[in-house]
Amino acid sequence: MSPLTDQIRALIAARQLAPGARLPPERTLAAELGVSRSRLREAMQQLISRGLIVSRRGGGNFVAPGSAERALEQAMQPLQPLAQAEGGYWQDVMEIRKSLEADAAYHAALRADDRDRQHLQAALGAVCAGAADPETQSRADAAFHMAIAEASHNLVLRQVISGLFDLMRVSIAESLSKLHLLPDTAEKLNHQHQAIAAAILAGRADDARQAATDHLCFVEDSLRRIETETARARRAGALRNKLPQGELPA
Amino acid sequence: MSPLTDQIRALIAARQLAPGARLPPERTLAAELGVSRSRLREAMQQLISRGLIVSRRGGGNFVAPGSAERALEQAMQPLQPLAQAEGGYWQDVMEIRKSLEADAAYHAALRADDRDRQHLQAALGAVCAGAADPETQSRADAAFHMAIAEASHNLVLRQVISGLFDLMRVSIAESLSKLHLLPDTAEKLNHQHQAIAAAILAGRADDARQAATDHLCFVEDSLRRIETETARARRAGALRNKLPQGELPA
DNA sequence: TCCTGATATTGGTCATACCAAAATCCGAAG
DNA sequence: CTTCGGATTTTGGTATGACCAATATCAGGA
Repeated sequence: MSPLTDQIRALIAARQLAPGARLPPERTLAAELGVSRSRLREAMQQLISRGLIVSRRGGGNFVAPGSAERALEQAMQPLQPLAQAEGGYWQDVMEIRKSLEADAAYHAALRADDRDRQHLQAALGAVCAGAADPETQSRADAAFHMAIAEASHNLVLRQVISGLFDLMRVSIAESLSKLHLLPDTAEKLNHQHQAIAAAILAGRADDARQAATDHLCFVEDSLRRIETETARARRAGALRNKLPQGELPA
Repeated sequence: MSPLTDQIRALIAARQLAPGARLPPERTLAAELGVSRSRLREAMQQLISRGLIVSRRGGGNFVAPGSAERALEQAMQPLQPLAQAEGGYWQDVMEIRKSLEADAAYHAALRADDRDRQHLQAALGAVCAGAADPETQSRADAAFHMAIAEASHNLVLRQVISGLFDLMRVSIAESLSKLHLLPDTAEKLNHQHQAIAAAILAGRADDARQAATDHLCFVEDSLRRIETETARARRAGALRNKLPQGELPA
């Protein structure tokens, strides 16, 4: 985030401030950290907007409830490799995809014309072929889901789903490669993709919706499992190394 | 996030500032928004920490390239031309709203905190009070549905629904006024709104989803009925008038 | 003991000033 | 005319001090 926010979180961790605990007044805290209140507040606003701290006008600033472990972990691990976890967006996105793509599959089954079916089958072939390159594979995956969105013949739906994929394009390849580390995942994914396509091509709308829902729930669940695992791994090897901060120039 | 950050993002959207574009100096921007630079900066820091804006000391503040919300906003952009398109497109939007808002209601029931509940109740009061002015009423209606989206605590969901409302804001007032021509519609709508709010406030997630679905199906059905009627009327009375589109400045 | 009102504390906002990095401008050298 | 280099202006980063409003705290009275 910023050096100051890390300092604040480190201070929270050092003093063992539990969720709900009140932290020093801004004026005091600013003096303690040797900065002006304005600067302190700019950092504080970031923490507030991230939900790590809640603020009550006239009352004080408090450690947000349920953010104990995060605050501690992150304070002990100043270098956060959660570039993709930035704000935990992917969970939000998956939640929406479950609804929208289920809808898209449903309507696609009802409205797909010959051209749509052709595209869908081509996309299915590509995604099931399986590419060694995660980047290529993720493209194929996106193309498959977009083919369904197209076939739904709902322009707004198509645009929104396209936007969501755009939103995730950075993390999809990475997630997908991680996903394939789990046993049998590739086969399961292929099977699910085929089930969705089959239902759509056969015009079985309800089956299509169900298949899409199952697929996305599986992906979401797998991703969640992976995240907790990597988090655990990070915790285990935490005090291993103290590598310098990476810088990204323009 | 915060009202100011939304204002800033609205300004970015209004001026069509592309990623990489430079936005006004802080002093100017602060004056434009009628706030002090300190406050402006506190909001700006939030946007910066979220990766929406990058700042170069001495250089200026810039819209971040390929930022998350940018992608969504851009995705909504191509739809603008459809806003004026003769019919058909609103059905696409309603189809999506049925899914997304049902989801939003469901998650809102599970995740709403006290502040969310307070907002929701206020919005419910406003929308049920009923305004003579269709414009005001449509605003209240949008605010109610946005309150639910906020309470879902899913940033992406909130952003998408917000985008959909933004997309429809011209036609909503019109549709709503037409809607109220049908008998008992106001009462039915109020009843539905209350049912949704009640389920959310009580934490009954499944009920909330069902209530939201019922509501939107009712609206969609009513609008469809109205359209067929007006279409019939139009066929009868040919090309009578060409009413101009009303636009409101931010 | 419990309420109540005055007082102190604290977050929210504003205005102003100064510094340093970057951008811009402008004149001299080629 | 172009180009280079330094002076000047612009702009983000930080600091200070002040005031307001919501909250918390405490003393005094019923």
